[in-house]
Amino acid sequence: MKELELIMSEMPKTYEFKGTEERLYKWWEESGWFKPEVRPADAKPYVISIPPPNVTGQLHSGHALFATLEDLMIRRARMQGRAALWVPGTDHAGIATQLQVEKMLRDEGTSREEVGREEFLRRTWEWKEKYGGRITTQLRRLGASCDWDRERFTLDEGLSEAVAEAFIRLYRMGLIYQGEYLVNWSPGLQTAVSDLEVEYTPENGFLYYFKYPLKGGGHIEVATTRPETILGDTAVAVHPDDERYTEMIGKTALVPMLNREIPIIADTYVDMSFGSGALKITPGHDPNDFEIGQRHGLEIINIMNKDATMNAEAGPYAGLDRFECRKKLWADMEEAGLTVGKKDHELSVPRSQRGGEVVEPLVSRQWFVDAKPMADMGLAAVRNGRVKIVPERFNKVWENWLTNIRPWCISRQLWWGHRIPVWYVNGDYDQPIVARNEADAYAQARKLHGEGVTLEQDPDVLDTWFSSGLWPFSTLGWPEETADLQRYFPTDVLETGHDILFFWVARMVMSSLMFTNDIPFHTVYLHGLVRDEKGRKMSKTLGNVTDPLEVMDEFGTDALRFTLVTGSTPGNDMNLSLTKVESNRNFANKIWNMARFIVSNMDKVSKDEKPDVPTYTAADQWILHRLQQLIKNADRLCDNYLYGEAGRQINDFMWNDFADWYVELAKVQLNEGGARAWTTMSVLFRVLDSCLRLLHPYVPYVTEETWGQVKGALLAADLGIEPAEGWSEALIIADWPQVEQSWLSATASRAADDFEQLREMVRSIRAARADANVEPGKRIKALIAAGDKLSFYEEQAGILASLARLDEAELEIAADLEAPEKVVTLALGAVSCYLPLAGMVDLSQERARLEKELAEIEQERERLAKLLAGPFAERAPAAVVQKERDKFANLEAQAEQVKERLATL
RNA sequence: GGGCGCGUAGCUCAGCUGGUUAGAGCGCACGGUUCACAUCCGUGAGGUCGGGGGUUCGAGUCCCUCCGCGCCCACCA
Repeated sequence: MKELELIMSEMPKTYEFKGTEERLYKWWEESGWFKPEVRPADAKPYVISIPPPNVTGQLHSGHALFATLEDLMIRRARMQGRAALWVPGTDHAGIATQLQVEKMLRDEGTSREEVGREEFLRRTWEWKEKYGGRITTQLRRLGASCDWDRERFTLDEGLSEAVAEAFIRLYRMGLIYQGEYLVNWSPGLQTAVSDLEVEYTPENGFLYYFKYPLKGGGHIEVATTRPETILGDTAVAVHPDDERYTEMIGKTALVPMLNREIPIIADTYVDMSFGSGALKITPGHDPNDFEIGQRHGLEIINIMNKDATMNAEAGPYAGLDRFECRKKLWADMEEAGLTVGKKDHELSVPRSQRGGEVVEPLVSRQWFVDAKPMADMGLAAVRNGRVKIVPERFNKVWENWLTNIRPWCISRQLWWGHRIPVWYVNGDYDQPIVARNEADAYAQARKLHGEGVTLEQDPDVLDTWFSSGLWPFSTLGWPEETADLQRYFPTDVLETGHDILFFWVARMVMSSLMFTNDIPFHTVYLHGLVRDEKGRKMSKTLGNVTDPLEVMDEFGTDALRFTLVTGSTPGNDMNLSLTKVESNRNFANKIWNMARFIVSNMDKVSKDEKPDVPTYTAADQWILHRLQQLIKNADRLCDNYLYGEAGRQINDFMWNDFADWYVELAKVQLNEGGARAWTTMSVLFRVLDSCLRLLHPYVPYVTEETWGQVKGALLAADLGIEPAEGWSEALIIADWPQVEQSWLSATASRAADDFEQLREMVRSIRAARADANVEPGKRIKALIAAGDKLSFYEEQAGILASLARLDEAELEIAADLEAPEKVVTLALGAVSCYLPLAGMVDLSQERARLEKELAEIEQERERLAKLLAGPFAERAPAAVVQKERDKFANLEAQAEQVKERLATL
């Protein structure tokens, strides 16, 4: 018993998350509980691949959300006995990382170009070693139970091999090709970017109207939003049906200021009603014009350098920046009398998702993936249900994107990334050698060209998403047939933000089907964006960014986690509010204090009093009944990925049923001593134990800590009480609670219903007391006409007295009894409670109150009478009808009570 | 142009397969320190679930339509 006291004395009044979190995480990790091997070799695996955060990243609320949700899934699966494996890792994030290192070099007064590629890569690796661990450390703080021994990085040797393998396979299948096409060019970053990396923003600009002089006199009016591209025009197009221009077709126009001759052509693409109805064609700088150019065999003129300054093709404008050129050219044309005017026009400006600079469509030699065949496989996988998307509505988005998939530009003119596994022999760029490595490339080259060849590797690297697309299987060892790959692939759930459905999810599904001939995961769970409490996007400029690290410092990890999960529904954005985090911090403390209560009462119980067959009070049955309902519901909700709702229900049960009611009446039952106390303690423990298990995936720290304390105390007290599932070393590896059907039986349900009525009575008495301004501490007299519930109320007298502050000595309970005149009457179904609030009951007031109550009851009674007399009774399911009938009967009885009482007044 | 989401109490949001008296947290009002917790307890006020129509015995929940807000995709020179 000394030991028990010690445990209690070591439990502070408020839950202290500070040292606890770190201590528990360390314990879990060192004990190997994050590893799937903690379960037997024949356990069914449950696998999640982490969406790899950027190595350079700092934890933000988006990470916090995904980490919480995935950890929740993993922890629950682990408790359900699955071999749970959460594969962690980071992404090299080509552009983002390169930019960071470039900035560092700039600060040192040098640059990428100056130090050279080799040195630059060395510096970047150095940077990665230094900061790469930051994000994973931060994930640990969130409680993420990843198997860190299996951590991967997209530029790891193994993953790089996977990338080369994937490239080679696609190349051999003819799905990867190189070509000169119009791509989105980022002049600042000096690289191509994919369509997905371009964002269009509406901006104010102008529509410039000008004259295209014709050879031999006259002109045709044309409109453009980007005058500088005039210099690259290779045609003017009109609609073939446009009568205004019929005669012009076939004539020759002269490019303003350059006087280059270009044809006037006809193409149905032209919208007759827009602008002047004539369209200038710049195949080198506009995607639509590029296509029109292809159709008509037009020349492609590139007028820009890679840094978006004008090149020699721009004649006198060479060397100017694109925007300066726009101004200068227009001014010159004005002077030459070639302009008509400009109108305000809203533009849709393509900007780089990274730097925000204006992206320029530019023709360049790039590598592409023809994604069509893979896209078809991806479409089929979702259509036939092999891959399920939660929420389902994203199927439509999936369908739409994959059916309209376009070639994916995978080459990037960066240095940080997977170098394209292609070599050129003796400077011949038209016959690339595709190989796993340089040695291989040499061997191939020698075979083809004999000795003495010089090789040059393609300078480009691959789009970051090319390697992330292989993530679920490359992290498990693919292309090697490793044991991990065999056991843990395909994975189970892929949880991520809906904003990277195309970038990442679609590409994983496509490459997995292509390379492993299997789906990468059976379920895609998409969460929304985390916004600020007013629903605005978090941004540094707005200054409304909530730093999860600070939140954890102030309120604890559990509070943040619970807020994120209970505040979100699949696919929808969520607003993160600190007041919620605060109230969830309070919840953690509440849990802690339930445990303190239980531990501090253990000395009232003795093992010797343990009954052979415990008898349960109505309250015991009520709470156990409710607990089973909770477990059942929570399970169903979690199985359907409705974690938020499940969490809210557990919270609600623990606070409003267990703490506010059962714990209160357990105080009475414990004081009765003997077997009653023992049974009560066992129920208290049982409910808490189950709740902690249910809650552990949500709030792992406070539940583990609490569970450990209670376990220690219970073992020290030696009461012969233990969990139905037995003790385990830690909650993290304990069993998920099972529903005990016996508590859902008809008998148990009836007992629970009786108790619900008692609860109602307590509430009514409290309200009546407040109404009459009775001193809070004052014990008052009460009379109860219990009818056929007599024995139940007699049994509950102590509890009733305690909860409603009644004077137990003066509590009169009978089947039927004469009410004194001056009382407040409370009708609860067929049961009445009379409160003789001495000197406080005004008869006329009481009459008025009762009349009002009767009116309300009658109104409801009539509503139900009507309902039950109508078609409802025949058409609605029997159970639903019965429920209403019971309600009606109850109201009838209640009305009777009130009427009777009114009659005597 | 196509697609999607949201609109529920003063604020921020739940409401799962339609079940008949719509919930929570915060805020507000009133009242409470005896030994789990003031990061607490009790009582209470507050909503015609954006408007209209429909399906149904029954609609916050399903369908149509309109209004307002937001997002995604896509060719607007």
